[in-house]
Amino acid sequence: MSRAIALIDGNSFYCSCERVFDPKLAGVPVIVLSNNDGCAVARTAEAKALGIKMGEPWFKIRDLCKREGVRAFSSNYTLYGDMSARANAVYRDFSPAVEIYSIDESFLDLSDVREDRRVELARDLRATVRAWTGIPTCVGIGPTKTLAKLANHIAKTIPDLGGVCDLSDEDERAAWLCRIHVGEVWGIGRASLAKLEAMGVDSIADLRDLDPRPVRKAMTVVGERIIYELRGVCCLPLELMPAQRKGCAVTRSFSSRIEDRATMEQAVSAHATRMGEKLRRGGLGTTHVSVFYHTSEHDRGDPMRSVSTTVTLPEATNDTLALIKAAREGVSRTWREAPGDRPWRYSKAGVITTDLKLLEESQRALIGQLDRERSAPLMAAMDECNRRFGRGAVVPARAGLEKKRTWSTKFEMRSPRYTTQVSELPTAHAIP
DNA sequence: TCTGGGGTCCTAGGACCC
DNA sequence: TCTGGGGTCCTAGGACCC
Repeated sequence: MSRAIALIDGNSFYCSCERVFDPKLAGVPVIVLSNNDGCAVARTAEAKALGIKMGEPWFKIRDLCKREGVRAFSSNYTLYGDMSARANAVYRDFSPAVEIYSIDESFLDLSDVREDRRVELARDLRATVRAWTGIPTCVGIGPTKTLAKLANHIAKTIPDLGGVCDLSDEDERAAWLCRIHVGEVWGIGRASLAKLEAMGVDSIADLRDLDPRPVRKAMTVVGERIIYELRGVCCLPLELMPAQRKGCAVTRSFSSRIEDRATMEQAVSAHATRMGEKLRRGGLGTTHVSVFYHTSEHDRGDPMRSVSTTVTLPEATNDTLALIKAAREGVSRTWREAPGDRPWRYSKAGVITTDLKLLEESQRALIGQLDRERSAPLMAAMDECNRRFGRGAVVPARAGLEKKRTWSTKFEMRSPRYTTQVSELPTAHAIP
């Protein structure tokens, strides 16, 4: 039996999640905006047809949206994450091996399914996901991940295929590869595309037939792997156990510019608080916290400043109090008053770690040990309060967070968290 | 005159992804 | 007024060691 991998993904996933809970959105152009209502990150077919591009800034398309009746939503990650989990539960009914690749994409191992039964199974899968979660999907099947990705792309672009494309058959596959531009291949970005075009590559078939050695020179082993994957040689195995996370970043643009130190300290403290929650969820700790903040490149004419510093902790920790202390230290180390009469107007700040390790396995410090025995129960109690009463219900006083945060991220058009907050459940009206 | 060689680890930067 | 956030992998080059 030949190896077969399927890639299933949600169509305009965030938009589809919104549609599940609001039937009035069917057939209507819908977009979902990034954090801060910055730019469009998901668009339905109707919205794409209006010319709205991926990543287009909201302020540039707002008028168009109003004119054309486009429904715009702020990101509702709580909702999308929950819908994603539901979809994956369905996938697991159809395949013994599922790799969750992103919030809206999963790879399924279909090697045990007979070749002539795969398309049928994929159709059944789509219908079941649609019925059980409300999410429309597309499925691509191929002998490698790269080819499954490509098949998925074909399934999405050719409506006649009914949402499923199987590239298992070698001749059929070869025909498709001649017809599709190399820029569509998973892993070929702007830089690689320019290099390949310079080598005279146009179609995916051209890339597949290239000598891998010079490609490795130009595009590293990544490019070489893509060639083999296109030939049907598997170089990217299914990752069934999610790898332990290596880094963690909490960064946000402010909804308005920040000019004073106290506010900046609040902002990085809020980010550090969030980082603590993320680390504790994985039982991870860090010994280094990098803090950065900078002005905006869009504020032309304003004085520019960008700083970043790394604060070292005595030993690995995920204690919010310790992380806040480090974050504030990062600001106090780098804060300067502007030399002239124009202050720096900061647009974004963040905290980043890149050295995560399992806290239990991490080495204790000889000097300056943190009090883990006290920290763990305190953090657990805080997390439980915030879980029960909503994020931010309990925060350390040390964060210095004020109720009124003029800089906080904007979510002015967010839908309810229909599936995870009892108070936000959708209402059904029964007609007597 | 002649200035080893090989290994590891870390970091910064590039590229790509969703 | 208004332009997102969070990841991964790879390589080159320096520091350091024996």
